[in-house]
Amino acid sequence: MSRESKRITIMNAAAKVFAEKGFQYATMADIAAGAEISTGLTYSYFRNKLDVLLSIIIDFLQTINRQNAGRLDSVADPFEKIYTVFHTFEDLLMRDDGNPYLITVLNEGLPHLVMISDLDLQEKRQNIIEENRKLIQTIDAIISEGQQKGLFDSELSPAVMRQVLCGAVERVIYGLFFSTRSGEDMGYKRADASKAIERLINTFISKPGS
Amino acid sequence: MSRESKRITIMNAAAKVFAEKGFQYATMADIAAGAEISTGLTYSYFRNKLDVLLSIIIDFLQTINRQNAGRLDSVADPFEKIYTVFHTFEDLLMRDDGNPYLITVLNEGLPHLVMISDLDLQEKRQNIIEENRKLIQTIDAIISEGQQKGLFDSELSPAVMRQVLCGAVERVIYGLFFSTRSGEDMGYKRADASKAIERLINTFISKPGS
Amino acid sequence: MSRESKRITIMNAAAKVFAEKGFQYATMADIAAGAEISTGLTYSYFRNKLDVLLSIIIDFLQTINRQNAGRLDSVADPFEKIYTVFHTFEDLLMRDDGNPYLITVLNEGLPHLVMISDLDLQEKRQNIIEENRKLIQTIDAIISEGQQKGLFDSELSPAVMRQVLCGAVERVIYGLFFSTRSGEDMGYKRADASKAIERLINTFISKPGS
Amino acid sequence: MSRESKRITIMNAAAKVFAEKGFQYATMADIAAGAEISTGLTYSYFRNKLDVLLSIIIDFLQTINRQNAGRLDSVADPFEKIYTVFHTFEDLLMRDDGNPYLITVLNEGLPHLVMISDLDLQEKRQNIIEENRKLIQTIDAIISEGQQKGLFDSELSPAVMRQVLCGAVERVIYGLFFSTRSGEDMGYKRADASKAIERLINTFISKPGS
DNA sequence: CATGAATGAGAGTTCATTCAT
DNA sequence: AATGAATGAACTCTCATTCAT
Repeated sequence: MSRESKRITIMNAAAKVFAEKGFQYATMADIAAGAEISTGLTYSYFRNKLDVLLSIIIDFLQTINRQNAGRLDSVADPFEKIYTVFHTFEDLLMRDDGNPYLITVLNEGLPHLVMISDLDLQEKRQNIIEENRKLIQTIDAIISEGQQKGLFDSELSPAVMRQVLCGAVERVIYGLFFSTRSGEDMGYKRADASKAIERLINTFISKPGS
Repeated sequence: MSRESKRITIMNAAAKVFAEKGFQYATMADIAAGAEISTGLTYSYFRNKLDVLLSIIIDFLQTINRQNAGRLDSVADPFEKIYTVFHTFEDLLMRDDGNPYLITVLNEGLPHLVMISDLDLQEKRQNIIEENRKLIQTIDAIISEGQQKGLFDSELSPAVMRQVLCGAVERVIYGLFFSTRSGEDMGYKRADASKAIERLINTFISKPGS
Repeated sequence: MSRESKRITIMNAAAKVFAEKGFQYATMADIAAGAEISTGLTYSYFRNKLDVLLSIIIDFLQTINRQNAGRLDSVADPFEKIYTVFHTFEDLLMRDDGNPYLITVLNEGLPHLVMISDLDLQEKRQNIIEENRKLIQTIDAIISEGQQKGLFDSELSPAVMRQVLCGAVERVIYGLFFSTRSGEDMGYKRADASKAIERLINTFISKPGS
Repeated sequence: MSRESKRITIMNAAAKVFAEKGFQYATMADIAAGAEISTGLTYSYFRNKLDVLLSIIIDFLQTINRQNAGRLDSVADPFEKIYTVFHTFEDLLMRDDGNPYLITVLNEGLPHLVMISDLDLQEKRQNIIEENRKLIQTIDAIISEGQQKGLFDSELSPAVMRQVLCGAVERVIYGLFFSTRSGEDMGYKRADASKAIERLINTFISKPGS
């Protein structure tokens, strides 16, 4: 197994543990056990526990930005674009080959950014902020374009529309993940989730009459 | 200062510390210092750190449910009702006399519910789940009623609509809180947040043409 | 209730708590609750927790020495004397109006003497050592006298004979106490205990043929 | 040093600390320092302080039962048997290569059995009770056999005779240990202790005339 | 590269003791 | 005299992190 693929193995194991126990209660021993390596070896791949978390987040954001870049290139219509972004999200988090734990990790992990005092991780922190900004800008740019083309509602700023969109998407996906995990019925299924997001775009984002 | 008001003082101090440092990094000493009491005394009000967190959440959910119950009684129109619920939320989290830290605490705290092994806190956990269910049912009932009256869209289940609504509201409010804290510009202000939520209700929830 | 009788109430409550939980696990709050007073008030009667323990022990030793002194005065025969000492023991620990917890407290408490660093308790410590010495000397003197009169075995020193006697008595009584507490059958009853001690005196202490 | 031998090193260090300071006042730091390891490592060998205590006791009881089993096999005479049991005791506690602290630890430790609330230690507690029962049964069986063969006194039950014997032996040995530690003269030496126990067996246990 | 024994800093927690009321 | 809220020292215990092998 190559060094890089083992690194990914560890991150996947960690994502699972973080999702199941929470970052705080996840121990390096848990992560190592999940990745079937020794505790010590984990430290040759990551500086410390926070580094593992940050790396997972960076990885996710980079993937999402990379995929967005690739997919959006060939799309012109703002509606299509916004759908594309949402589908990228969906693919990474809800597909069978995606990593469903990521939604939890992201949710819990982002606030940890504030607590980074370790100098060696400052760079990683900046990296995340940068990738996050890029993602935000991608979405905001699409909304802005839609507004300019008269397709999207223009009364609200792209920023607040993006917050509504992202908050809704995240919560809906999180609910699906949670119901899978806990076995509790959430009252909606995956198809309903997709329909809801579509409707959100078609009503909330879209300009009336467009 | 009465015992109950000191209890609240501690919870407020804790909410602030939790919001600023994160639950994990918040120490009982921090909380005690924030409440200007000794570490030990905190333990005469709360069993442990998790108990403080759970108590804050219970308190919030109970308040929100109590206020909803009181306010919804005199309202008949489903639109008015959904606005009322949202305003309750807004009042508790965004008003000057509200507790802005709660949004963060809730966000971080709810996943901790899974980790409660302490038998003495199981009851509190059940309590939270119960209050949470009550809040959910309140919202779902309003949506359901709106659908039956032909005012709200009926293609989506109340459950998924509620997730969209709550996710959006939470994210929008969180953004406001974060920008206040960090000084970063979020690209929207409080008034924009309210307008966005209103629009969400009027477009996403509302039946077209109603 | 006079100050002295309240002091005794506290000591009795403490003896019970010490016997049930062990000195270490007994809290001042337990003791106060048992005596139906506040924690703080306990400190106007005793300097600290160790003081309570020492006071119980002193009290017991003084009582036993006082009773021995009174009873032994009118007895001449060494056999009678040794029986008398044993009966004093029996009366204080096994009688219904005695304090059965004392046997446990004594057993656990005496080793604590070594750990007394508190200067204010040094005097009390000396007091206990003194009273203990007095009790030992009483017993040793009786054995010595019995040996000189040719009634008791002379091959062993009074010291070692006293250890055998005291160890046996204590263990036999402790077994009775324990079976009462735990409900487990010890395989012997109170009458058997008395018979055993009598036999011990008549065989182990007594000179063969006397 | 193997894991098992380090475990024993810790138990020996702990026995010494427990004997010197008392279980209550002994800290894990003390024990670790005595074993020349870090505090944390102690926890990889034992669950907690109580576990250390229980492990020492189990170890002692198992050793004594094992040795008894081995030695008693080749002995037929009840008198010889009872001597054998006593010598096993003597060997483990008084010999130079034995552990003199054990007598104190046992004395203080057994009452702690009552206080075990930790679920993980319940098994260990049962273990001790079981080994203790085995030891008691060994002694009681010998006494019973001696009675049936008409060698031992039959008026007393084996149970109460065993209590007398064990109480006496323990106290006599404890006195020796204490005088060694404190430097105080107990009034008897090791040889006297052995003679006393022998006499106890020959007079108290033995049937008159046998 | 890989291990996991070992470290030790630091958090949670308890409770003896004090003291304002 | 009596209370019990309040303190804070001290201890247990965990676990991220290191390092000898």
